[in-house]
This record gives sequence, C-alpha cells and structure tokens, in this order.
Amino acid sequence: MCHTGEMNTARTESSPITGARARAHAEVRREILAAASRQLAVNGAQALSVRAVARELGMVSSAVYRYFPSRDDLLTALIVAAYDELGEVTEQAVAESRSAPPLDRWVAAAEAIRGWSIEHPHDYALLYGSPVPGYAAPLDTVDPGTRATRALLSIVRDAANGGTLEAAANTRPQALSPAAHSTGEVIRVELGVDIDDEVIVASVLAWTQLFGLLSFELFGQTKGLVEDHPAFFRDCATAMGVNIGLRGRDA
Amino acid sequence: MCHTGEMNTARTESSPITGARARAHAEVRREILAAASRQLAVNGAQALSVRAVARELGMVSSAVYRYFPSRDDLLTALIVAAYDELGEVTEQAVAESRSAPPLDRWVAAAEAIRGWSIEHPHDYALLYGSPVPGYAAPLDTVDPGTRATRALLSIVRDAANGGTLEAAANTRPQALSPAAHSTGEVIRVELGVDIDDEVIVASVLAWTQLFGLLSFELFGQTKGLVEDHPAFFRDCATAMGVNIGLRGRDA
DNA sequence: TGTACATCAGTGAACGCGCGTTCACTGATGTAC
DNA sequence: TGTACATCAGTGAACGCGCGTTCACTGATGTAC
Repeated sequence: MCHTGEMNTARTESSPITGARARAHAEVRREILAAASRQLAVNGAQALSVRAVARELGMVSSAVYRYFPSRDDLLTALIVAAYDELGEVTEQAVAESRSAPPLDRWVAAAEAIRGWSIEHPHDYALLYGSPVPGYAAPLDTVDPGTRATRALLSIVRDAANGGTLEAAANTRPQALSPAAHSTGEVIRVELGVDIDDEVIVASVLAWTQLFGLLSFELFGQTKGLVEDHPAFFRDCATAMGVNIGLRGRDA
Repeated sequence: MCHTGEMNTARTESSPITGARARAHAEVRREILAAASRQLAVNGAQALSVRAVARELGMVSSAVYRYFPSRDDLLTALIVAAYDELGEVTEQAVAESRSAPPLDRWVAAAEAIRGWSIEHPHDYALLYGSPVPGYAAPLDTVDPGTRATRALLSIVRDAANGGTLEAAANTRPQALSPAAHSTGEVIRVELGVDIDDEVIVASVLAWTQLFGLLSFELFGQTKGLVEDHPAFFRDCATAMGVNIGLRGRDA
C-alpha cells in the first residue's frame, strides 16, 4: 500500500507495487489450473497427472512444482475452485430472484445448479462423486463446500422470515426422531440459520433429492429418463420446493 | 443331466458330470472376484489392477488372463456381482415385508439398501459413484442394474393394486409437464408396471432422494449429519414414502 | 543511469515404481481308446 | 485297467508405457545501491 518505508512488514513479498513477477506467477498458476481442469474432463480426478498437465502447457513436468508443491495440492486447488464457481452461480441465482415467490426462487436456484453441473460434469463428479482414493480433502475445502448449500437454505430462511412458509406437509413434529432434532441443531449452528427442525429436515430431504437427481443424470443412471428433459427436472425441483413448504405465485 | 449319450449337444462343455476342472475353474474365478472386490475397497475402481489382484492371490499376473480376458472384463464382472447382491437384498426385504403396510415396506426396503451400502461402500461407489473414466459399462450390466429399482417400484404397485395408495400430495396432474408424462411411459414400458404418471414421478423423486441421501452419507458430504444416525435415516425414508402416497399402520 | 547481486522460472536427466498384456514354456490333470 | 494324447492352469521373462518427485543446472528478470 505504501511506496516507501515499512521495513518490518511483509519481507516475504517485497515486490514493487503489485510485482510483475508475482502477476506472471499467478497467471501461470491459473493456466495450470485450467489445463488440469481440462484433464479432469478426459481422465477423471484419480488419473490427474502432473506430467500430463505440464505436457499440455508445453512445460517440463518439474516446472509445475514451482506452482504446486504436489499433485494433491493441485487437486485441492481444483476442488476449491469448483466449489467456488458453483457457489457463485447459486448465490447469483438466489440474489437475482430476490423479489420472486420462494418456490420460484428455489426452482431458479436448482436450475442454476443443474446448469453449472451439466456444463462442468467432471467438476461436479469431483465434488459430489465418489471420493478419490488415497486423497483426503483438507480443511480448506470445507468452507467453499457449503456456499451452494448456504445459498439454498437462505431461500428457505427468507421465506420463513417473510411468513410465506407453509408447514411442511410430510414431516410433522411428532413424526421426527430425536436424532432429527439434533441434526436440526447442528445445521442451525453450522450454517447460522434459525429455522424449525421440521423445515430443516424437509430442506435436507430436498437438498439430497436435488443432488441425487443430478448425480443420477450426470453419472448415467437414468439413461434417457432425465437427460435433455429440463421440463422434467423443473417438475422435480418444484415438487422439492413444495415439500419444503415454499409457496409459488398462485398460492 | 444325463450320464450317457447326447453326442450333438454341449460339445464345448464335454466334461464328465459337472467337470472337476470346470468346478475348479469357477472357484478360482470366484476367488479372483473376491480379491478384486477387496482391492476396490482400498484403491477404488479406477486403480483396480490385475497385477495387484494376482499378487494378493499368490499368482503371477498373467495367470489371471485364464479367467478374465482383460481388466475391463474383471471390472464388469464386479459391477454385475454388486448389482446382483444389492438386488437380492432389496428383493428379500420387499418379500419379507409382504404383509406389512406399504409405508413400512418402503422403509424396510430403504433400510435394507442402506445396510448393504454401508457394508459395501466401495461396491456402492462402483455402482452409483462417478463413472470410471475410460470404462464404458457394457449392456450386461443394464439388467442387473434395475433389480433394486424394480423391487422398490413393486411396493408402490402392490399398494396401488391393493387400493392403499393415496394421491401423491405434491405432484398434481395439472402441475406436470408433458416431459413427465413421457417419462412415466418409459418407466411403465421398461419396468413393466402400470401406475399413474403422478405416482411414477413421485416414485422417481423418492428414488433419487434415497440414493442422493446415501451418496451424501457414503461420500462424506454430510460429515456428522447422517452417519451413525439410523433414526434420522428412518425419518427421511418415511418422508419419502409419504410423498409417494404410501400409507402406514395408523392411516 | 549503470552495475553487482539475488531471485526464481524453467530445463533435462535421473530415481524407482507400477501398470496391462503377450508369449513361449512346463507340468499336471483329465479323456478316449 | 493301462496307455497315448489333448487340454489347460500357471510360470517367468519381456514389451513399452506413464507416473511423482528430486536435483543440479542455466538464464532471464527484477532489485538495491
């Protein structure tokens, strides 16, 4: 921030204003990530290879180690980037639909998530597919991992605050086990939203349903059933929202 | 079946009664499959290695080729075996609960599926996780792949036939798009069940929900939320059944 | 403005490893007469 | 029952491949005086 002085701070980043070298470094880093992401599409996360990435960029494999200390760090960076992209897209859909009825907002957010997932199926697999054996996601990935979920839940919270939330039809209080209530508590604390247990359980159900549907579609379990049927997806998303108790325009 | 004669049939299997060699062959085949399945648990499907399997059995890697013509065939056999196990378990739960109310049957089947999945997480990942890059599941896997789904749907069909199926609350006919109706038709034809579009859509929703929930639990998306909470799973399974319109004991 | 020095991106060879698959082979085990 | 032959399970070496990571190095680019 300051041109002169400051002898005792930030010795590690002694660059001029924003450091030409640092900028170049950041750009190559981005290029490596982009190439790695393209690799994912072809070979899957498990087969992500430092050498292949380097080859695609016309570098020598050892050069990549200037940017990522190991293959696993590269993988982590990819995961964080993907979570952030998905979170971004979801938050945007939620924000843009601010003035719409809750049910429409839910459907819009669900469609945004589906849109991103279909555009980036390999990234989706990285986030929501089977875990990569031998790789343990570090803690850095936890926070970005909740962005999309937070955004979805904020729709429910807004509806509850606005008084436009019906009682969830299928999860009546007396039907819930103590475990469900403690789950509700966990979510209230971790995601910082203040909603009833019943609504939380209904939301969790809708959430799993949404990603279950997407996994089936993207991993090919529903050959010809859901693919290229955005209208059918819309029906499903609507039903999920109704289950939570979200109201549409007509209600 | 016959000790003598039959010159013109089954020349390819000219063995004595049931062929001592053939029996030995089948047993080693099973041992290879079992070892491969154990490998899955450790390394994942992508890393399934003919050499590692052979090593575990104290064979030389080339010997495995007497039993499976290639790595991919070994993988296919594993997939088929897993689908069959899961189908078996599900069908059994459905059969055993024959006289119970439909909602209880649904919950029992869901719990059976969860039980198997938790016992065999690697097999579950093989079936419902991200696809193995570079491997295309051959047609042999399609039929075993529908066993569990068929069994679940048969509960709904039984309920419909027995008149104990309420109208699905959240998917009213006028709310469905034409795509949903054509999806209904596909399922009616492919799975050979005769149920209304609305109920089919609700069933598809419940089905995706079930596997979505399991994927989250098994792939670690819901750390601490669902794991070791069979009661919470039961709540979820019940809600799914209610959504389809299945009635319980009290209704 | 000019020079001496430090930083760091990228090179190329090497390490030790595991992989799928092929092939000519050795013996044991069943089969036919 | 005994012998000649065919079948086939399993061996061991080899093929060509790709991998992650390390290391000593060469230059280019910025930095400090």
